[in-house]
Amino acid sequence: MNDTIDNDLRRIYLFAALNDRQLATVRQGMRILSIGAGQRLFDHGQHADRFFCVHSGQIKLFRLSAGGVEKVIEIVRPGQTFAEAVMFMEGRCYPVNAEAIDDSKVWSFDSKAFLQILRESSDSCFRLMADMSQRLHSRLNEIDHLTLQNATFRLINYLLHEMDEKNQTTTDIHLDTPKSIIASRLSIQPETFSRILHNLTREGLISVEGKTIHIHDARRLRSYGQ
Amino acid sequence: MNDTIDNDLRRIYLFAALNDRQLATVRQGMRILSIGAGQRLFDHGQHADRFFCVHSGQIKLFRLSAGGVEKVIEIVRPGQTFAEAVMFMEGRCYPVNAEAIDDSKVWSFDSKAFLQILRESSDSCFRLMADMSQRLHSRLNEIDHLTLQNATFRLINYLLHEMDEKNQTTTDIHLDTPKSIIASRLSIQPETFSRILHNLTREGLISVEGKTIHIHDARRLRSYGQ
DNA sequence: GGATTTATTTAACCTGGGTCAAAGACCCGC
DNA sequence: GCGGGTCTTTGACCCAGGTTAAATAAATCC
Repeated sequence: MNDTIDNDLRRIYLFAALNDRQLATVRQGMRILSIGAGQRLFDHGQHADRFFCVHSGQIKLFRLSAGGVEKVIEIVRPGQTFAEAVMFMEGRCYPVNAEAIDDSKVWSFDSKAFLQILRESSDSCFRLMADMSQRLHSRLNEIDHLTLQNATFRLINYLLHEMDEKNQTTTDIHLDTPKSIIASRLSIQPETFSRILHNLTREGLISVEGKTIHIHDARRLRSYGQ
Repeated sequence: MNDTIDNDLRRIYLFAALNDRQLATVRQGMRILSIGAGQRLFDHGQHADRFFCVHSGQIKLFRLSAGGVEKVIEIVRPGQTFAEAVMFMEGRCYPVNAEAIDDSKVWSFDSKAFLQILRESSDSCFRLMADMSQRLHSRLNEIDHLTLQNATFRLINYLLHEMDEKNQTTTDIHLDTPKSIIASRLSIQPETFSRILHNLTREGLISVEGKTIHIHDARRLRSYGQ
């Protein structure tokens, strides 16, 4: 039983370099959470003593404006970790809200115990730093896209990104996240999201069939923003 | 001479926890660069084998759109380091351009040598991770401000932030960066920047005298976005 | 299945902030 | 102190994408 879990744990980049004793410590502090669709995992500002890995389902991380408008920062999918950078932050409070989009299983880990392990595992530190560096770069690109690129570019970019996730030969993208949530992730209103898909369809670049998007002309799509 | 430099180096958070031997290694790989105003330090995409600390002057980090539009990501001031997270990135290329705003002195350090030191200094790793975590949080706030807040909010926020930098009793802010660069940093056109200052003046919140901004009503300013 | 709720699309209209153009203000070298 | 740059401000106009409202379409529940 523990062996099965340990195998799963080692597939998480943060734990890949740990020895058996360290992994056992991680496992002992681990909790498996079942979260129903729409249920909140944690709130922005709440004290952060645990970090997470999505096992199944999907979680949205988002901010709320004073007026209650929601901006989705990230959609976290199975295998991905989140909130592990928070343990180094002054004050240690979650900087976003986290809520299940679908019924989800999430593994949670004890930050304090892991900090102790990091003290002895230079390898794990380096993995974490590589990941944080990667995330910083993603956020930078996000800011770039918000300020130097328009809504159509951001949507196309998302489609191409989803396409690359799967094998690049496929030309069908199945949106397993509600369009309104993807729209918020891209900082577009749902209405505009719909209009852009419609425009791209009119130009023969794609076609839309419910939650499935067929890519007709990936080359032209890719060259949209030059 | 080396003692003076070492004292300066120890004030940089990355080197604060190093022993004498490690610090000597850092010092040996260090170069002092003099960069004239408007001169480029490095380009987006260039291979990154060094990271930096501003000694005097100021450096802007920015992205360029395909059409040549400039978005300032950060204005780096004396004492601040930059590009130290790049050494962990896949490919190790600078993700932005760096250019001196004023004549500047910049210290540059050898990334590879420092990676070696980090291997043996868990303390330094933790400092770096704390800093990266902090930066991730700043970028998150940036995205929040770009998507959930308007231009006036961002400008007020900048003013309040500058005010907090100095002792909070002062009500005068001296802008030591050209307004057009601050505008780009805030993702506002210079014309809009000017108009917003004008509006805030008309409402009696501030007054503008060239590069100096007098804060008349910090309370009302602070409560602008609720 | 039919009723109800929730998500998506379509259409008409509006606005914050961008763009363009031109006038001031400031700076710096000679 | 004057001439030619570079910033900054002002005014007139414009547009990408937001807002509002209403019609469909899909999912969910008895």
